[in-house]
This record gives sequence, C-alpha cells and structure tokens, in this order.
Amino acid sequence: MPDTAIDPDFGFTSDELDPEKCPVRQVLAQVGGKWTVLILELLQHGPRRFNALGRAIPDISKRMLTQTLRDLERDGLVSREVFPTKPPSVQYALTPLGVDLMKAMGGLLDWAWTNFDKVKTARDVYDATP
Amino acid sequence: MPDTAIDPDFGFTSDELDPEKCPVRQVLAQVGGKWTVLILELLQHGPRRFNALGRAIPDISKRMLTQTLRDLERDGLVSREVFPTKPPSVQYALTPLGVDLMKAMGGLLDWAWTNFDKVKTARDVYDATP
DNA sequence: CTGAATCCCAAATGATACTG
DNA sequence: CAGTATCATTTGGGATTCAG
Repeated sequence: MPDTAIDPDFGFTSDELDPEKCPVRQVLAQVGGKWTVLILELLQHGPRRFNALGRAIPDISKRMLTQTLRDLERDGLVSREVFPTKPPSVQYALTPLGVDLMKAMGGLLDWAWTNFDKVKTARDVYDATP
Repeated sequence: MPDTAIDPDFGFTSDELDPEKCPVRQVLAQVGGKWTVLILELLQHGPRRFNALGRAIPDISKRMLTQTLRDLERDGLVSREVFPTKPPSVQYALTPLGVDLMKAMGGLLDWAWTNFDKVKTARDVYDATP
C-alpha cells in the first residue's frame, strides 16, 4: 500500500505537499529570495554585466549579488558568459527558461503594482484596531 | 532637484527599486514566505479551520501557522471568523482580494508544476560539473 | 572588474510547554 | 480547539578583506 495518505479535509496526497517534492514550494523558495525577482526583472531589459546589476540595485551587496546570480544560473534561469578582456567582464542574461518564468510571473507582478495600495490600506486598518 | 536619480544602465528611477516603495518587493516579501502560498492554495478549496490547515501541511508548527495567518489577515488577503462554540472554532477564508491574488498567481503556479523538472535537471547538471 | 572567503549579526523558524 | 509564551536553532544577509 502506498504511503501517500490523502488528507481528509482536502483532496491532496501528502506527497504533493512534501517540501522536497512540491514544485510550488521549491520554486517559491528560490523566487521568494530577497533579490531574485529584482534581478530577473532587470535582465528582462537584456543582458547585463555584474556591476551594472549592482549599480541598478542600490542596496544589494556584492556577496548577495554573486550568490543570487549563482543560484539562478544553477537553476538554468540565467546564463553567465565570461569575456576574457582586461579587466575581465562577465555578462548575465535570461535563458529561454528564465524568459518563460518571467512571462509566467507577469500576472503576479501586475497584481502587485495595481493592488499593493489596497494591501497597505488593509495593514493600516488592521494596525489601527486595538 | 529630485533625488530620484535615473540609472544609466536601465530606465528605472531609484524610487522604483526603493525597498519601501517598490510594490513588487513588498508583495514578494509576503508571498515569498515559507508557508504563505501553501496556505492560500489550501484556502482556495473553501473556508477551513485552524487545525484543518495544520493537518494538511505536515511540517508546519502551530506557531508559524498562527503567524502566517495573522500576516495574511493583516494584509486583507484572508478573513478570520470566530464561532463561540465550545470548544471554540475559528474559520479562515480568502477575501475577494485574496481570491484575486491567487488568480494572478495562477501563471506562476502552473509554471512551477510544468517546469520544475527542467530546473531540477539544470541543478543536477550544474552540480555535476566541477 | 568580478568575484571568493571569512566573520558576524539579525531575522526566521522550530520545539516545547502552558492557557482560555 | 485555537492559540500564546518562551527558548533554542537555523538561516539569510551585511561588512570586510583578499585575489585573479
């Protein structure tokens, strides 16, 4: 008998919510990073170099810029190309998979721009009620 | 003169990336939480009680379930209704704003289910190359 | 210019016990 | 049942320094 019990309150198998197996949890763990989407958005404008990205994001450290780009490269969302100039330059760009992801994120991003004021208002109301 | 300088590499004003003012960063800080989207997805099935949500998510603690629900309520995405039965029962449900957010997230969620295997493959390839 | 390595702090999360 | 309170732990991220 399978160990994928079905939750009585929902229709889900436990497998579908398993942190290791649930694609939503895995993808969101990446995309939910503090800098991930910001960098992906910038790269939608075309390939950019390391420091150009750094300058565009005022409050990111080199450490996190490097690390986030590495993670994105590892996931196949961003490509990294080194030009052996002197000094060296490195260009980052969205891969087709990355472009596709950003297309899929369009709805969420639009929602954020058009509805965040409602969220802000809700917060103010909530915080105002003792 | 305004302090909203324009980045030379992109067309953005610094205001648009200001962590406090950028809706995308604000919304993602919430949605990117470890449990947020999971709970919102469950509530798409209809209103549910505290422990039903807890049972459906195998590895969440009561502490984080409470906190995430509070944050969602504060943001106007989830409603909370207390029934003074004995013992008490509390029902959580998506608000219209929450329903709307989940609609906007549809593209991303679909992408996760259909493309995560590609991400996994990319990871394996990346990790295999020394 | 593009990182890697290290140290360190703050925040997020988990574990457990207690309560109306 | 639906939390709260407290403590312990893990993780994310910043600052700094060094290197090809």
